[in-house]
Amino acid sequence: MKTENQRLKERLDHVTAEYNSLQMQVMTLMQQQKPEEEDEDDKKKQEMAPRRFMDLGLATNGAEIGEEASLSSSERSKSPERKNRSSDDQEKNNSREDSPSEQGTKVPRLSPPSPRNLDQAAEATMRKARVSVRARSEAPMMTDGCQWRKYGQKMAKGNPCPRAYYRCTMAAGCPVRKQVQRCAEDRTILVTTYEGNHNHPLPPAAMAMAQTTSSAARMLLSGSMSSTDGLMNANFLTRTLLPCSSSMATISASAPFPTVTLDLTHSPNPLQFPNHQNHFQLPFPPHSSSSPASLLPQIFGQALYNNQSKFSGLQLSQDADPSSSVSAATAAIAADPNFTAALAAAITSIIGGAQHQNNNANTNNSVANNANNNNTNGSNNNINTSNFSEN
DNA sequence: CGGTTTTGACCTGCGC
DNA sequence: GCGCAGGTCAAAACCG
Repeated sequence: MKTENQRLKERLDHVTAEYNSLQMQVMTLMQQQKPEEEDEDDKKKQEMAPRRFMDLGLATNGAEIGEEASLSSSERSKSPERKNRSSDDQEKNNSREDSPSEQGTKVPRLSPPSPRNLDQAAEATMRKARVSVRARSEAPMMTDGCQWRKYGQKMAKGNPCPRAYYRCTMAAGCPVRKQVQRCAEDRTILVTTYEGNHNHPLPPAAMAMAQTTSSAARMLLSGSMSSTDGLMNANFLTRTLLPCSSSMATISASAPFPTVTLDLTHSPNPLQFPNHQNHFQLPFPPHSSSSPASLLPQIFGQALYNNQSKFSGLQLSQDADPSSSVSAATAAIAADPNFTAALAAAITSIIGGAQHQNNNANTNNSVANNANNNNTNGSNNNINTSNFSEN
């Protein structure tokens, strides 16, 4: 028993060391990206004054964006002790009158962009942008490092599977919520939708998820400014992040909630969301010369943290051909719901940076390129769903 | 006993 | 204005 513990401890140390080295690589990459981002931010501040609040907000800490803001007026009025609903309602109404932008909190309407509307829509988008993760899992819920408390369950129209509502319980008043529902067409697919940003420190395992929604919101906001922009960003994302994956990043800036959907179900069929006509469909191409394999360690670094015990032996080499070694690694470890949660988080964390990078890059690389890439089949990365762990 | 889950009721926004 | 659907509340039940 004792020796076993010791062995486990050693193993943990080893894995931690590996993780740290990966983390270092991530930090290095982040710093390389940062100057470009800052330049971009400055440019934005000058050129697009209505978006300034975004830059300021996100520049501080993604996890803090919308802590207050994301508590909608109705949310705020619904204190734990809701003793007097009528007064609450009054307060609700007052707050709405005081801040018109609050009105769009529940359902941000991206109406025609007058400067003011743009401002409001952007703010609403920030608050309610969602990150949706589709992953195959037999487990009832993906483990993402946070503590969640179920506060409701509802049958959604058109889906025989109930939708469960969870709230983050790691800190009082944390506005982060998530919805978990199985896909109607394929019940092995678990759809987890995150909304809001944490207002508290997170355990390392949950750090990846912490920046998810704010990063997504940033991307969405940018994408919602113009559809071309959205395509561009998403296109860049797909070509950049998972060049060897057949997964899909689906971006919807449409009402009611702008959503980034990360499809980690490895379906090669780009028409798998027939009902989402407003989504940009973005199958990942198999290979791309512009795909920095250097980003992969960042993704996997985050993801691996949740899978230390399982993947401690995995070595990621930037020198190696990403389409071979990394895709093999992807196939091997992506078959875990915990991994997919972390991977999705990591991906969406990077989206923001990728987007900025892309904005800096030449804009030629947009729709035409996207069209070229759309039909590329990159399915060298099959996931064996039978390997899913049950938490 | 405290925290979590269940579940029916309620609230709110939207479309007609 | 009405009905519908999504989202949330909160009391009761459950669990460790």
